[in-house]
Amino acid sequence: MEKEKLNTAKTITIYDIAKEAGVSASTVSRVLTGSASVRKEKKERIQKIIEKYNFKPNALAKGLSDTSTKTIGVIAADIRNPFYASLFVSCELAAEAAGYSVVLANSLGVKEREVNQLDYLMQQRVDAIIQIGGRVDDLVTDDSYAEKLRDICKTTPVVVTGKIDKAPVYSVSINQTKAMDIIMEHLIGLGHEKIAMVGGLMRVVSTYNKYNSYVENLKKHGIAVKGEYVINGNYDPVSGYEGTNKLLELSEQPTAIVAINDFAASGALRSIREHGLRVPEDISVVSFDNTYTADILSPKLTSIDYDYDHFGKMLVDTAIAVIKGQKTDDNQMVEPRLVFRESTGKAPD
Amino acid sequence: MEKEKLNTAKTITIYDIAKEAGVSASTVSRVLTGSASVRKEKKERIQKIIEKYNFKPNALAKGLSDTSTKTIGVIAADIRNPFYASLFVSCELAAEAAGYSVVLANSLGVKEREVNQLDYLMQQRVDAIIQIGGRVDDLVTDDSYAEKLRDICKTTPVVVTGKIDKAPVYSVSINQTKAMDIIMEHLIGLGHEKIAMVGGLMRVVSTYNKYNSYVENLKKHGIAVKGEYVINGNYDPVSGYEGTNKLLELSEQPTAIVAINDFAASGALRSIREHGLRVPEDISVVSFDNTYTADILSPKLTSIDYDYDHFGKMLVDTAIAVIKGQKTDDNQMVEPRLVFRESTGKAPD
DNA sequence: GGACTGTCTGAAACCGATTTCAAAATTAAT
DNA sequence: ATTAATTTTGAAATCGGTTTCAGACAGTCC
Repeated sequence: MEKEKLNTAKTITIYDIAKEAGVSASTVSRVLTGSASVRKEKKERIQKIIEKYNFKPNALAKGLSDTSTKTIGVIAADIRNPFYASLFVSCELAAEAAGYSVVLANSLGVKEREVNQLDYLMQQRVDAIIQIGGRVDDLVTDDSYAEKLRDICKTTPVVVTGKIDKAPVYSVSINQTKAMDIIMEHLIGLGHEKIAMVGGLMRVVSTYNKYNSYVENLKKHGIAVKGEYVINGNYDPVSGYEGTNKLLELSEQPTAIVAINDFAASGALRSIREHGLRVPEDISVVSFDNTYTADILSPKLTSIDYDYDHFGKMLVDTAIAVIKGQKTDDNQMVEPRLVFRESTGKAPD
Repeated sequence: MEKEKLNTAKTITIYDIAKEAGVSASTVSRVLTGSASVRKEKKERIQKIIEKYNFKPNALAKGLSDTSTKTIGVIAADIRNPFYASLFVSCELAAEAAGYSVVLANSLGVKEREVNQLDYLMQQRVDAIIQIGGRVDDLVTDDSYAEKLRDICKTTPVVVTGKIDKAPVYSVSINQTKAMDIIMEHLIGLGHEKIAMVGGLMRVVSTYNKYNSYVENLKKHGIAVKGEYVINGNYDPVSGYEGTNKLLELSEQPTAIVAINDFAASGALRSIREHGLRVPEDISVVSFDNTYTADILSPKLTSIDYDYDHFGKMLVDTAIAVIKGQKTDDNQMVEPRLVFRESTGKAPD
């Protein structure tokens, strides 16, 4: 198609509409927002012209005037990770349903970026900020970040997944303890006693909570806690792979592996296969997050799900409630459930 | 942490800074933007105050005044798909490097949403729009969408992946023909002649191009084109699974399967395994996109890669060039390359 | 018909930046 | 010391909406 010169065609404004309709801009604005009544015939005339030009009011001007942008900023650690992507999309849908839109800021796990993204969202005058994952989950939160967050909380509601007590934010967190309880009951119920945990970092709150629950569950069932059964990692496939390699070299191999997420589990699956063992006949694997990765792998993973739609809606509803000044719980919980698939089974004799 | 009432603390403006520094707002603005020189002592005084309050100018006011927001809107079909997510992130990084920021609009493949997202981005006064995937790829593009796009092109540069000739957009497209050439040469070089193609829809331009190249390559090598070796699908794991099931029921099973993307390939892998066959000893599988999925599966997938960083940078550079009124190629190509992994091998005898 | 009430409407101020324009303050030149 | 040339500076206009305020208009009631 031939490309005419990008002609910077004058964008049409509310004043243009007003002039053509023979009314004032105020009246057009009233029709647009429905904030006050306008004589029927005028209203229809104006609407016709709006329609004709497909006029859409400038969001910048509107936001400047309103001091509300009807926009929620979402900071995600890395949108390429399906866990964050799923949660982001359900936030987006929940926000839309409530008449808000959502702007994404990707921190990519870089501390400096995370601070910049906060600045960026504040400059954009978002009405609230939702942070999913990232720095807020870190036990050793950086001070400049916490300080910035504290500042922001003075003017803008902040809702985070996980928990942070260095700034007055609202939180919607996964009940990690319960999630691990469910997994351990599942595995122990299948006869497993040699249970390993692989792929996470203990300085991350969510992982730390899971670890504690892991230990508690073992104790409760009178099973000895073995240090060499817990292997740290970086939440990626390689971590799961290398961690599992180590586990399989132990004189007493575990019969079940709890991976910190589906990515780590994929690595575990690979390691097990390379050792000539079968899942779940020889070793069971279970993980957290139930992203689509769990469904793609062979065998399909048994994994902990959080009902992402509901999770996202809780985050958004909380943000909007605080925006509107309604009373809201400071700390809410998302309840996990187990999706049983092909990767777990009875412990070998 | 105790939650003080969200106190709507007056957000600080350029006027507040000006007053405290004993200068006019104009002067503060000049310091902020560096648009004109300011006496050194004053400048330092002002900077100190800006620093002290960590003042960041209101992006809405700035955009309104400038009529440029230094923002590029990106419409992606579904950010949960790792192909789009990777491309989005590299667009984001390229934009940042050029002093722009990026706002994501997720169409989720819903036609109506796609049109709304265009409106939304225009209301936000983005300086350009990049559309990755989605409606623009569709051969039977909807008219209301094309019309809107044509309208937008009058005022705002639009860059799309794929090609569309119903609106004067710029395009950066993958050389699909070349991509399929590479795959076919790879497979035929390994001795394969019974080659199937699975998982895509022929009304999608990119798939159609691949199909044509598939046929050409077979002909070139004097291999008969068999209709039953091409099975449509919806780009997801289930399509790959069911399509491969059909292929394996044929009296003459293929020895190689070209999946339309890594998702479809994951389904193919599952089907093959369930039929008691091995990859790549009995059947080779190769796919397009080289998302991380390719690296997670066992065996790891041989897949076509596009160098996402470069791809994203081309999209953004093109958008920015058009914004700046520089001359730019209407149609650019991204060259594919094969990443050889574990899922392809010599044809069985 | 006049007073009163309620509904519509436009002018003007405002949101918070940038930029133009002309005046004020410096500096350089003679 | 004057005048000319520069550099700095602030007032005011602008971007495109919303909202307040007060006046215009229409309808109701006596």
